Amino acid sequence: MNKKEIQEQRVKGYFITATKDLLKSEGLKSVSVRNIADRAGYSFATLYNYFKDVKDLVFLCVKDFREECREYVERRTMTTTPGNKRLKAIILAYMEYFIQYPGIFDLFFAEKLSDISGKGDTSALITSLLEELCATDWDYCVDRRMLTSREAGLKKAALLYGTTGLLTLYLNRRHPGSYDAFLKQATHFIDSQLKS
Amino acid sequence: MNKKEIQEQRVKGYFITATKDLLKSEGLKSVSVRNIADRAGYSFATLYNYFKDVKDLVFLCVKDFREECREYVERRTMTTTPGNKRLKAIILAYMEYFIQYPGIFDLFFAEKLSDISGKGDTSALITSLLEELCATDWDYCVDRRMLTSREAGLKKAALLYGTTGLLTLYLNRRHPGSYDAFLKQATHFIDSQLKS
DNA sequence: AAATATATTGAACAGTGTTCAAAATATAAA
DNA sequence: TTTATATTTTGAACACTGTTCAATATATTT
Repeated sequence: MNKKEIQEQRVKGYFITATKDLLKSEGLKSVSVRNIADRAGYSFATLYNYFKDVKDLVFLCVKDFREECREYVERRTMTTTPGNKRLKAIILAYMEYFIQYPGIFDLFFAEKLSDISGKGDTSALITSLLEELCATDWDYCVDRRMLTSREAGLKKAALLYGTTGLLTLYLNRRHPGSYDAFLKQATHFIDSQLKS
Repeated sequence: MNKKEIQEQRVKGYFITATKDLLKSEGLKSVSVRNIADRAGYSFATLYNYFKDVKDLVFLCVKDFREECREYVERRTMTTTPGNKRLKAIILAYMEYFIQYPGIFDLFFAEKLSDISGKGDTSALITSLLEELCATDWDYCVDRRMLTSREAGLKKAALLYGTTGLLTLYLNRRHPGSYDAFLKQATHFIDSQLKS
């Protein structure tokens, strides 16, 4: 029973790793049952002994990527001055991560979760990431009376919507037209939202 | 030559109408070459005598939908008081349109344009729509010294990013969880961006 | 070594976009 | 009107997609 479970988790891991690699390198459009199975070293039919769907498998990657993004952002902002300065750094690093892996952005924000069970969980996992990353610094600002709890809530929401929109427009519509222009827009937006 | 062109435009129109109907009723996922051709009353192969791709055909719909959305918003905000009040009404009506036709939002903001020629044109068409709808009222505000040209530019951008993000999160991630909550968030966001 | 249980697999089905040569239709010339 | 030519329409075919299932191969137990 235990031996079996270990082996099962191992094979599952092979498929998950293959999917994650494929998603990072080739993007969501290249994630197909046969491509995943080829990379994992199994037949495409084997996949269905470990996952009920390909969607089921793909959305298992969300948890891993969420953690990876969290670590990516944290490592880059640990030593930054708390408060507004660090909030800005966190949001920029967060966007940087998705710019680096557009396939993960597609998975997180564009791909339809259809009507599969556990959909709510996955959605909440995604939408709560930025909030979680910023939580400490919002509290810091509120504690020092730099803004009220209500103001923090408004800014928090505005920054979530704005960054999602910025990334959507840049990654899917090339707006703005260059990465430099994008970074400029992102900086201006964050600054305008954080100020007073 | 002229007679031929008229007939060609007519058949093209059949395919475009079929695609638009399908997109509005069933959504982008149901837009397939065979579904379109069935609705248009032709074989799927005929489509390729009038359009080089299915993407080519689909993105021809963007122009029509852009105009439809423009009219939808204008008709609902013509009689509103100019300035901040009408800006808010315009942005809300703009979002309302996409809530009504999620397939059109997918087409406008989620679907990849790949590397097809004319992509830049289509992208600009999409990203300039909200700006065009709001132009008169931003000018109104700047003319009356309610805000500087620079401030208007910042708010303009923030509202474009925010509405795109709000729609992405609500339509793809059900965040917030209900339409009422979404409308509340949208209103709060717009108010917070427009105020001085 | 034989019997049983488990894991892996390819064939098959219905769907996708696209190409191409054959068939149907419309136009031109006799 | 009949024949010849040009144009439009079309289904078969190919390569891909996700998914199911019975057959095969492997591992475990007797």
